[in-house]
Amino acid sequence: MAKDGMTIGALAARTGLAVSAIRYYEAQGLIRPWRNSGGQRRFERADLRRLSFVMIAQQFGFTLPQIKAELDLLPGGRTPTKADWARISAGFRDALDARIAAMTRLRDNLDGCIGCGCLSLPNCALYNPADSAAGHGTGPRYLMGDTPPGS
Amino acid sequence: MAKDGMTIGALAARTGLAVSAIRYYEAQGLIRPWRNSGGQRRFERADLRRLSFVMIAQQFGFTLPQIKAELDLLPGGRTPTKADWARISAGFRDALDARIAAMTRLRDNLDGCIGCGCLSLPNCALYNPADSAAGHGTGPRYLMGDTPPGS
DNA sequence: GTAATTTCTAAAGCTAACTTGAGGTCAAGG
DNA sequence: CCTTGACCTCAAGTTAGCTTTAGAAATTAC
Repeated sequence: MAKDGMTIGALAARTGLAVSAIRYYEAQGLIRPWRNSGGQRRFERADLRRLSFVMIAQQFGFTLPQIKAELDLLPGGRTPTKADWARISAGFRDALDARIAAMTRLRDNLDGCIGCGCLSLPNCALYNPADSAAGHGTGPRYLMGDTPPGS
Repeated sequence: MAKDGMTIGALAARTGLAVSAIRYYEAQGLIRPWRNSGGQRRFERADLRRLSFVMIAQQFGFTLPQIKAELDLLPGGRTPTKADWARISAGFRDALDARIAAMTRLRDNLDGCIGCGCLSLPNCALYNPADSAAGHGTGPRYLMGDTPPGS
C-alpha cells in the first residue's frame, strides 16, 4: 500500500504539464516510472521534483538532453535527498550564472553601440557572440558586416 | 553606377549567414532587396546592419516576427541614420533588460531554494515563472508539485 | 454490471528557423 | 562563344519539443 504511486493524470494535474508531455519526457529518459499490473505508469513523489527541475531548466533555455545530463547525476537506487538536489542545483546555478553573464555582456555591448551611434564593427564587441545562450546556428556568424577574426 | 548593390553571396560572406538564410529572411519580410535586370537580388549596405541586428536579437531569444516588428520601425523611404538605429536599439534594450531581470530573478529564487534545501513550494517563488524568457509552453505550468494559485 | 473516464501505444502532425535538392537561368572569365 | 560558378524558384526535409489522432485496454463511478 505504501508503494502505490501517482497516475500520470495526477502528476499532470500537479505539475501543470500535459499528460503527453510527461510521456514524452519518459521517452527522453528524464523520468522512469514503473508500471502497475495493468501496464499503466505509476510515479513517485520524487518525480514531481524532477519535473519541476525540468521546467525551471527549460525556462533558462536548457535543452532536454542537457537537463537529462544534470538529472542523471542524481543517485539511482534511492530517493534523492535534499543534499542531492542542492548539489545538482548548485552545478546548474553555475551554468545559469554564465548564461546571465553572457546576456548581460551582450546587452552592455549593445549599449556601447547605442552610445557611440556606430552600430558597426570593429568598434563594437558584438561580433564575438556570447556562448551557447541561444545561438546554435549552423555556420559561423559575424556581426555588423565585419569579416571573420582571422582574415 | 552608384546603385549597384551587393549580391546575395557577398552579403552572406560579410555576415557569415548562409545564402539560404538570407533568402528566408527576405521571405519573412526582414529585408527587401531589389532585383537586377536578370532577376537576381541586390542588397544595399544598410542591409548588413539589418542582418546584424537580426543576429544579435536572435542571440537574445527574440523570434523573427518580433525582430521584424522592431525593424519595421525604421524609416521606409531613406537609409536609416545613426539616430534611427539608436532609437530602435534603445527600445530593444528595454526588452533585453526585462529579459535579463527575469532570468536573474529566477536564478535568485533557485539560490534561495538551494539555501533552504527545500526545493519545494510554496516556500519557493519559482512557481510563478518569469515572463516570456523562453517559456512559451502550451498550458499552465506549476512548479515543484504545487497546486495552481487559485485552487 | 455497465458506462464513463483514464490510460495505453504508435504514428503522424505542428511551429520555428532554416537547409537541401532538383532543375533551370544569369553573369563573369578566357 | 562557351564554360563555370553564382543565382533563381519551389518543394520537401530537418531538429526540438511537444500535441493530436486512432483504436484498444484498464480503471473508476454509479
